[in-house]
Amino acid sequence: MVAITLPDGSVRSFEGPVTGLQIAQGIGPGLAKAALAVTVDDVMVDLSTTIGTDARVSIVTARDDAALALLRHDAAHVMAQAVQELFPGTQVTIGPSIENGFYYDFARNEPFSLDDLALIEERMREIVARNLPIEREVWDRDEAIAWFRDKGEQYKAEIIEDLPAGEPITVYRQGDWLDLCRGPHLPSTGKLGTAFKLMKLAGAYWRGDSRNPMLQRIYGTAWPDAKQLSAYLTRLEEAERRDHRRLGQEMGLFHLQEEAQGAVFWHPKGWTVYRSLQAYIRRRLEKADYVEVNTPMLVDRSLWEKSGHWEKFRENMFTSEAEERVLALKPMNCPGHIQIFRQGIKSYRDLPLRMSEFGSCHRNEASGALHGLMRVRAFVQDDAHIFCTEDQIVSETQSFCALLKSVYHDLGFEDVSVKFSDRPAKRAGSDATWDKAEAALRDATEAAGLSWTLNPGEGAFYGPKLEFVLRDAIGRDWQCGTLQVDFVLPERLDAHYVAEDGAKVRPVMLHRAILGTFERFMGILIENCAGRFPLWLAPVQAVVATITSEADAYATEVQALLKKKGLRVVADLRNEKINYKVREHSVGKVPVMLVVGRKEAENRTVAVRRLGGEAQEVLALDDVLATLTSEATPPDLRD
RNA sequence: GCCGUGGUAGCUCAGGGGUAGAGCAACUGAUUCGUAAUCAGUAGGUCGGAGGUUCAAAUCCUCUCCACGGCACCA
Repeated sequence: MVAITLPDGSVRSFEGPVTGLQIAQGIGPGLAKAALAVTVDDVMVDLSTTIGTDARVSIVTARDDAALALLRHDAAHVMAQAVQELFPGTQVTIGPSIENGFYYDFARNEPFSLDDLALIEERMREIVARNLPIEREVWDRDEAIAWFRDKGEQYKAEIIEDLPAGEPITVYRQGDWLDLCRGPHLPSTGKLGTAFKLMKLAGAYWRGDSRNPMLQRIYGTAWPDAKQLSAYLTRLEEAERRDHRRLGQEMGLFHLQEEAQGAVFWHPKGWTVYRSLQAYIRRRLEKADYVEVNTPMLVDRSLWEKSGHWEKFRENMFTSEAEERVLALKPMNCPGHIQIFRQGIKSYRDLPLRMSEFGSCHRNEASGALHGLMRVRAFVQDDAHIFCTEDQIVSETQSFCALLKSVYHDLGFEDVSVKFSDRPAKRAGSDATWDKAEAALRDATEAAGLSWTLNPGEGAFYGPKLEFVLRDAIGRDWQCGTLQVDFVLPERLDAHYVAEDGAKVRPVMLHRAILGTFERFMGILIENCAGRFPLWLAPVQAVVATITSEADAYATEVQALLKKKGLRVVADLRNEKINYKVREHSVGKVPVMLVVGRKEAENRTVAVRRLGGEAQEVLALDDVLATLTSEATPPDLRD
């Protein structure tokens, strides 16, 4: 007897071993038809897998989230079959499901063209229509290797060779095509449905290693139904509309050009936003008892050798020569800050010392890595280093986390998650030091009440780090803030303070940033608000637009009064229709339009129209001045 | 850096061996108008750069630069 417990708690007994499909059939024909896989004690397996012992079983249908990965994985297989049918001699490698879809990496001498994608997709639909049963087989390891070798599938053979010894070698067959795969899979290709689309072609290194040959990757997206597919495609269009490079150009915020690859030309409007953001951060740091410094951009190689940067990042540093010295443009600010710390004698009474700098840094990023404002070679960080005692790590982490969350809140981000990155393979400092640093950071996260996910081996070379990830308005994640515990650099650059008992002690250094870099954060901000900056950040906060030239003098007066209150206001006195002006400034994403005609001039009122709405409100000039002044106040300066 | 795709007016794009095009923007003039594009006219180009093939190259070939999409990288 096999007792199967279903999700509703009911138990069904079977004479002997039973498959998921049989269980589904026992419940009802509708469920049997919808069934895609089963979970047996929380492990997803094929519908055809026999269950020989008592278990908790649930039938997976397209309605389950778990089915999505299955569907996408099958889509990858169907694509691989289509490719091998159309392009004999192409080798298959791996093809997993990923967020929103799937990909498959192929080895083929000829590159695929975009036209090929249409052909492949068409063939995929044929394979789905064939509704081939998908069957699992367990093969002998050596025979499997020989079989794939014989077929010219070198990559697959290599994968099998590298599988751990005890692992069964499973193969999934659909029609006369098969692929090595761990599974599980759908019962037949027809279950994939038609809500998929091939998206793009890309190169990808075999096993993700740039020393290996490059394969051709085809990306696709797949969904349970056409509605979800089209919703996804709409989301992509939405992301494209928000692209900071497009908005930056349309709104005249900044530009990039090839003579200064990876460096930003900020235009007046973009720079206005940037400066407002920087002024805000500066106020927040001052209030949190940071002291601001500024350190040299060109620094002798010897300092970078001492800090360890030269050894690890020399290739990504810009250098210059002068009078037989090799100088490097600083890639980070920390060694400079330690030089300031080292001036004079520091006492335990000086700690924690929170030293901030809007440091202008340069890193020679690979040309292929550059991406608008998101990845640049010249940038400014909202950087600071907290020199403290080991005992102060926990409280400093706590107060930093509170500051960070408050800043993100002010900037319109509420959803923040945390990643904990521990020791990387290539690192400085002893294991004992790392043990201490990781333990300290872990204690601190606990004290700060943070839940985090582990990001193994991703720490900085000098210490473990917390990474703060924020989610934007359309659900994308951006890693921005960081807090890194560093016992190594103070040692290498010989920083110390005098403790209570008169002993010379190494301070601990906490590297921390909230925005990360201003450039990248500006990009994120632009995309998050789709160019519609909150009033306090908007480059032009209001436009006073006239209906007739008779109102010119009044409009100029309104502009002057608002300007006196500190608002950024433009008067549009052009001889254009009000429709034209409203449209132009709406497209330009100006938050507030103040329309004045003969009536307003006579009554000393203003017709206020907000971006995104059609409503107009005629208010007394004094009320408008008071309201806008209050609304335009940065969040930290509000009462 | 690697693979792929691109580069034509300020912007968005058409044209693919035979005189360089459109829309928007710009400029000039007319229009004074009540909440998302008033009308008419004018001007605007080393077709990314260099070399080659050809009677003739934006168009074909080679090299190169840059951008875009991924991959690798990201202190």
